[in-house]
Amino acid sequence: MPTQSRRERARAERHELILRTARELAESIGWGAVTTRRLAEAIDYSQPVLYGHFENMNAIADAVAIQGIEELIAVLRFARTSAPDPADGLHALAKAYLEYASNHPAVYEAIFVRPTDLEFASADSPLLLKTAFAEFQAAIEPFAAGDDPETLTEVLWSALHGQATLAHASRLRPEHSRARADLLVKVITS
Amino acid sequence: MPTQSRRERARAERHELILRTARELAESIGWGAVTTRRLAEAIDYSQPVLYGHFENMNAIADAVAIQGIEELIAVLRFARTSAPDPADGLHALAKAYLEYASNHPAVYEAIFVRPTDLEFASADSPLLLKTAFAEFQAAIEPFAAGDDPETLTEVLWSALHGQATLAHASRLRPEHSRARADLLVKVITS
DNA sequence: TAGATTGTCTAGCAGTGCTAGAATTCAGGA
DNA sequence: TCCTGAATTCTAGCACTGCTAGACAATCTA
Repeated sequence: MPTQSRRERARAERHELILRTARELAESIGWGAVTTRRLAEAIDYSQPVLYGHFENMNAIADAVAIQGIEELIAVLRFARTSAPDPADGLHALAKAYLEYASNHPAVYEAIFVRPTDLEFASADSPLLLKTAFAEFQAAIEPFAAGDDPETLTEVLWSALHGQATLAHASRLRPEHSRARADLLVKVITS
Repeated sequence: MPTQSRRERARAERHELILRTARELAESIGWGAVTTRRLAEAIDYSQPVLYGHFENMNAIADAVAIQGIEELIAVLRFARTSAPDPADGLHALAKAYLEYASNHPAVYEAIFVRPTDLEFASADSPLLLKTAFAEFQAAIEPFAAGDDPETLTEVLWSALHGQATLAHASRLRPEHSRARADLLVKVITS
């Protein structure tokens, strides 16, 4: 049945088109302005088509978030494992995290800021979140000393998340971004 | 002119009623569900009345945010200055901040999370934000050692903000809230 | 080619923020 | 006490939102 598979292929392509377009739109005009009508217009179909692929608008943002967290995990892992020693590894991981958030603010928002119940309800995403968390923990474990590694991981992740979101909201001095990351790593490792 | 002042008094009272009701609604059903119709219904007036007091719905949330940051400043100052020494002061400030965020999540969201341009555009609020920032800086300055105090303040505030928001989004283990605050203060002061 | 299935669109619902203009209330003067 | 003008409040409506039912068109099967 080549027909059936051709159809399925076309359908899968459109699925990706929706996600790619939603992501581009969000990065350029913000999630608040990504409406079903605008998104449908951008992919050159009518709105109901979107609902043939996703349950609702939120599910589209959730799917973008899942793509994003997969990217983020790869970025963190590469940064950490490419470093010559644990201290550099933690440093590289922190910088990579903040850079990803800064370079893909809409995706970061979809993953960690936008209200969504998918992250904990679905079958795949909790595993992804755990994997991302494990990257943080692997990077910081060498510096845990007598402290609970998991708690220290939460402290590190929260601190980076805070820097990412406040910087994006223009509430931190933009030219001191690197200094903040450096200082955070310093106080944690010393 | 007792008539004029009576009118003005009634108007000021309704102004406060709007703010109080918006805050209560937001805390109980979330900002997303605080609509002009619902808010107008709650204060027993029609929607256009709201626009006689505030420019738009966002301005109402902004006004709640300003009330909130004034409260928060008082809370932080009390926590810091009531402590017997700087270390306890920093500890108390951190806990007070996280407690406020946890006890008034909608107000905290209005201040630090909701998209708003008021915080930096208006005449009053930047001063309030600076005052709040000064509280953090006063608490952490004794521990700055050779580091830039302002950068360290940003690191501290970001770390607490991250813990507050991720905890509210149920992304951190709720029973370890205190341990995270303790550990953060520990790594910063040691 | 006829019929069934699949895919897509048009048109519409209830909700949103916000506003113009009608209706009402009220204060002050004759 | 009644009238007039001003201040206040409401009704009704706009353009937008997410989402969907049902009509229509294209495609595959027999």
